[in-house]
Amino acid sequence: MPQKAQEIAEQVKAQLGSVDGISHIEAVKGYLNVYFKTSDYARRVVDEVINSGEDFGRGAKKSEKVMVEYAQPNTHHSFHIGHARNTVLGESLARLVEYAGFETIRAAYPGDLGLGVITVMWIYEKFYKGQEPAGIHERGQWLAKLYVEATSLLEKKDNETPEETAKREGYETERREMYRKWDAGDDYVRKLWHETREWSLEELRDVLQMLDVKMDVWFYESEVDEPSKAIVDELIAKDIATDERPQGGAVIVKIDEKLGLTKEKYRTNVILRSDGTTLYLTKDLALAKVKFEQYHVDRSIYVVDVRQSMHFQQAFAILKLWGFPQAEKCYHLGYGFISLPEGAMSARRGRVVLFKDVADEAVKRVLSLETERSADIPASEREKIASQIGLGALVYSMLSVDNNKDIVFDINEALSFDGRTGPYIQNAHVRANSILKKAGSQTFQPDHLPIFNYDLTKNEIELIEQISRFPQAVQQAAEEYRPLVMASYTYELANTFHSFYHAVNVMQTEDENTRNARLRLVAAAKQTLANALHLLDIQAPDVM
RNA sequence: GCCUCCGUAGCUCAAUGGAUAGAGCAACUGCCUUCUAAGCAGUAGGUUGUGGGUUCGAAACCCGCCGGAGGCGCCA
Repeated sequence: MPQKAQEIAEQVKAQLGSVDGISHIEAVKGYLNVYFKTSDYARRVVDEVINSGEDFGRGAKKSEKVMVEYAQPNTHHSFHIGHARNTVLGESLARLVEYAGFETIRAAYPGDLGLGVITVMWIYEKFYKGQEPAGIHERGQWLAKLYVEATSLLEKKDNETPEETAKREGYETERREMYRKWDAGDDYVRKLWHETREWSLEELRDVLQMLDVKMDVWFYESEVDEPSKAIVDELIAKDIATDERPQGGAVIVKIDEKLGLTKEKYRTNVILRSDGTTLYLTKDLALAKVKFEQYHVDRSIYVVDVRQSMHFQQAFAILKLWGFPQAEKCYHLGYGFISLPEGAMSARRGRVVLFKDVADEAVKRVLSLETERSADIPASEREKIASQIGLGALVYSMLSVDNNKDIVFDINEALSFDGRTGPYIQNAHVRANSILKKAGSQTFQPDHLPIFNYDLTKNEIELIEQISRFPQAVQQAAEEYRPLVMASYTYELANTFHSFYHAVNVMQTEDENTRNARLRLVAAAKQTLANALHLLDIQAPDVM
């Protein structure tokens, strides 16, 4: 029998009576509001933060092992802003699940084979061998330029003269021949491949370092290519895959039929081309097997563009048919793609915004702001802080939008330093630090801790409440695989701190106990901000 | 044709069945000899695309419609 929420709340209130540590209880609009005694509550929260330090909010160890796969750019291209969204999302998620208590493995999976790779190798070998620039990023970006040029040379054009057509077709033949040699393991082509691939990987490693990402495992598409062929045979033997090669077809999996579904859902997909070569899906199946059997992964998370959601649904369904119970805990964290105001990015046409260019611009903008606002920061530290702030702005702009949302990249928005941004949060951390710095290094003996027995202001109570919510924000973000939850929480915390900062002047507080209690609160806020920023892959500078 | 996601303030976005739907940007009003104003306090801005349904209670769940994006056996 339905009952009005308000009536229930009133009944519960009446039954509770008075409880130790609770000041009073209200039943309002169907809610039961329980008010803690501020002095007890404040002490509990602040003590816990300060005693736990960097571990405040860390969840209890969980038995499952999680692997997060992200950073899967193709080699022989350059790292663009879309890859940055992927990497930042993946890293933040990895930090969150790890902090929530899961043993966590970070995995990169660069695409180092395929026609795009061969195309770059072809033009390099034909026209540019030995002309590569020396700098890591210059060289990586140069490969991307070669790709654009090669694509243009190989593309059929309107109004071609017969000579042009013959030339283009000649190029195409050379490219195919190179692909064939690569596939056959030709020494020269393989050496060329290794050398050029390494240039891309060097650039990738440098970008990951800039983003403070430390991968545990590096998978390469080329390494699962061969093993995945054996998997095709296994799936045929288990009657999961259907071999249509005798009829001149491919090897396919009729997923719906095998699952006994009558309605079309996963459809049918090819796992081996009729010419015997593997596909994206084939390799992902092989890689999943490695993850489950060699790395003992219980939960496998794939941070990949949302356009591949069908691919992953199919892959997970096949893994289930194959008999892997972990298939139930495979999760595709899809994210919307980043486009430009003038349209989609295209590596083919060279219409991309490179991550490095944006990062450089970010540093430049912060540096010019610093000379105007923070003249006291020594020149030697400025560059480092500028990079922390600039990247903080960029990273936060990517994490503060839900992952299923597409983003039209606007550099002025991404590098904004005002309002709901990374620097706003970092600034709260800096302000907390400057109060503590001014107070000097004060430590309190456990039996002489300041006590919160004065009338706390509204701002102090709100700050304490916000700090106390951090551990559950960690758990929620990790359970839902959503860094956005942490991004939102962290902004709220910074916002609460900024308000407190203005309303309460800590160092001018006359009463010594009250001032010391407030200093402890500031220290707790600083710690919580630092912990939260870390989970967002954003640095927490002490000055800015 | 089928599937997935989306539609919330002028713009960009939050809010996963609970209180008066919140932020930022843009606009407007105040606040720097103070722990750095990358900030704070405030004003204004909403029939949550639309029509039904479920519920004590719906932006959220269900059904229809309108509009947008993406995907659907030998690309990745």
